[in-house]
Amino acid sequence: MTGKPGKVTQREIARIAGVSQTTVSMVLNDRDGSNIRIPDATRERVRRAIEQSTYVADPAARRLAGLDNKILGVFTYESALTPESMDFYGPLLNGIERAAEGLGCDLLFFTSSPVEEGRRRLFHRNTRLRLADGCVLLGQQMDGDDLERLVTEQFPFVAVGRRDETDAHVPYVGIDYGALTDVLVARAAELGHERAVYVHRDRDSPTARDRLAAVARAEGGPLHVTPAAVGDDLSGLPGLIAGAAATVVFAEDAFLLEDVALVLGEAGLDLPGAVSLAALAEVRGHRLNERPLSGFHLPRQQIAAEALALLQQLISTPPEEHGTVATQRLLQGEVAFGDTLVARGGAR
Amino acid sequence: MTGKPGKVTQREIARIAGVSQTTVSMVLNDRDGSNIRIPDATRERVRRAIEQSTYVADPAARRLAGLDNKILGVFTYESALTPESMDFYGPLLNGIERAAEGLGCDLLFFTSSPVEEGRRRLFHRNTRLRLADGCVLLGQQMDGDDLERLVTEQFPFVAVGRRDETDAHVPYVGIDYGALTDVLVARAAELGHERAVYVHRDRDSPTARDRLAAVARAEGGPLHVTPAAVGDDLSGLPGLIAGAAATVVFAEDAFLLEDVALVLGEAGLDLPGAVSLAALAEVRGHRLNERPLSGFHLPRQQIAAEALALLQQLISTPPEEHGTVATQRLLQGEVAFGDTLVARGGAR
DNA sequence: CTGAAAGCGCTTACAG
DNA sequence: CTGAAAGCGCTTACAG
Repeated sequence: MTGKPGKVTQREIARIAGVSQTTVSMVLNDRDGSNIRIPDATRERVRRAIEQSTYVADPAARRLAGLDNKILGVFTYESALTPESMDFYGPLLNGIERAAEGLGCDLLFFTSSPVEEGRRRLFHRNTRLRLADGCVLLGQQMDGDDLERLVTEQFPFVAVGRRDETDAHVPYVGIDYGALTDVLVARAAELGHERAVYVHRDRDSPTARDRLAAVARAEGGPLHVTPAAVGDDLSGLPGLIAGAAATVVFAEDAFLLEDVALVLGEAGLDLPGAVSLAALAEVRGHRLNERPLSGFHLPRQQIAAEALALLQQLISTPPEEHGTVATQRLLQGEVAFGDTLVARGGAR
Repeated sequence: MTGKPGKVTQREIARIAGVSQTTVSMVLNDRDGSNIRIPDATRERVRRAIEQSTYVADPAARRLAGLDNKILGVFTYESALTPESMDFYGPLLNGIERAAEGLGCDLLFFTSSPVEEGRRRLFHRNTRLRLADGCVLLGQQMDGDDLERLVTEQFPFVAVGRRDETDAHVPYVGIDYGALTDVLVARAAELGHERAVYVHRDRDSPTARDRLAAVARAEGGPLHVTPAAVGDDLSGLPGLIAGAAATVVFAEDAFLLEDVALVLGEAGLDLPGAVSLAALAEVRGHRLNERPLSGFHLPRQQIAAEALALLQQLISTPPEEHGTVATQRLLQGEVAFGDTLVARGGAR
């Protein structure tokens, strides 16, 4: 088909070096066990033949014969390289690239996966998934069936972001939002606040649940937090906050927090004097009237690196020993105190 | 090695459907020629067996048997996904991703290539290059030997950016810097300028030569341009400009132009009143005292798309007919008039 | 120490 | 219309 005229094979090398093709393979793969012992002379002869040719092993054949390919798959549920998605994917991809370099692996991006309902499908007629030794999955929303199928087929993979939607045991590397939320809540309490509202989108994801759980945990403490699920219309918010006598608003993410600030500002509230604001998510790059938002800083590059490391571990560990490795890892982020969570009644 | 227990093969499907493995392959690949005619009934039976299983063809085996893989390689001479490189690579990668989606191809990034002297090496012991149907090469500086070897081995590839360092016929998609430079020079002449200096790094690349050639062409026209090769120390520049009685400075790229502006500003020159400034390169994202720079806008996304299209064409055209396809393509960029190239003597 | 053989999963002539 | 066979380039038991 492609007609590979310039292609040199092991057989050719074997002919030149005057040995069998098997021996060439042995030399190439440094097979030097107890049964096989290749004298340095032969070894040298083969080496030289290879150097003088343009031989490179055919990765397809290697793979077919059962070896690792040193290829890691990267599957993103949305396009990863658009300017808009760079905000989220950029640091992750950067981390993945670096980690792959370190591991000596190439990266296969499954850009061909057909898009359905705005999401790519992992499994399809012509998926090249199997060409990779394993795969990292990225995306805000993942498909539960995909995850289950990967587990049943025992294909090594790691999800970026906490996943426990499924019964299946999904390996992942995520962020401990619960712990971060606890710290931020405690901080608000320290600053004298007693009542807060947590504005969220009522999404059904593991991290959303983590945040809600942390908010619920606050119940017993000095700061009482009322969760409030909202849609696109935030006009009821000022009333709700007044009703709850809240002096702090937490929002699910920085974008939502910005929308909230807009509405509260229009309602004539002094921000953050009368009402402090904080996001329970990454706030890098977000500001409120020049002030850095209070919220979290997430080690996205590190997550990516950790995910690849875990994937590599899964690949090189025989399935029966998978119990040995910690396949669900939560990384600790950092609280960004910022300038929008201030002391209660603080005019500033 | 990886132990693929969940793996379904054509043989398995054949067993279920009660046909031969050959027939399964035929059905899968829609082989429906003159000699082979598979009745709809059999076809249906096979289809159903496939649907009910989790069968997906093994890409390694397909490839080994000589078929396309629908995998396009992406080789960058530097890391592509770092925050710094995003400026240059971002739009290109975005274009590549979109084009690959359109072509139904996956993308293999050769992140494993060992780095030598700050550049990745394309050919090495374990290159997975051959797994791809073809490859796009990106980077400011490419290795001539790499290019020649790709040509001799008849491996389909396309360079992004003009390449004519080698004797070998290198397929590329680039920008017509010469034409753009001509336009910008003409524009400066229109604005009344008669003498200009072209500040460059004296690099030996095709595009550098294109710009120099265009500058030389200006000789006969109303605007006389003196080329000036510079190193890191630009302190001689004000004197040089005064000596040449120049009222315009062209620079090789926007970064260099910024450095030039700094030096001239410190020398007390009014910019752009006394001296107009323009870059013979992309100026998007660059400003001089709030003013958009004069220079070019390059259709980077389009270049990427065009490069992939060309690559696909090369892959699907038998080598003997390669003469038929235009393998060296220059795209027209756009002159960004900006606000730093102003009328001669213009105070503004 | 080294080679002939089987096999990985697929495709494509080639015979029925 | 359909199957048995060869072959893609490699690796790894298995015999010498």
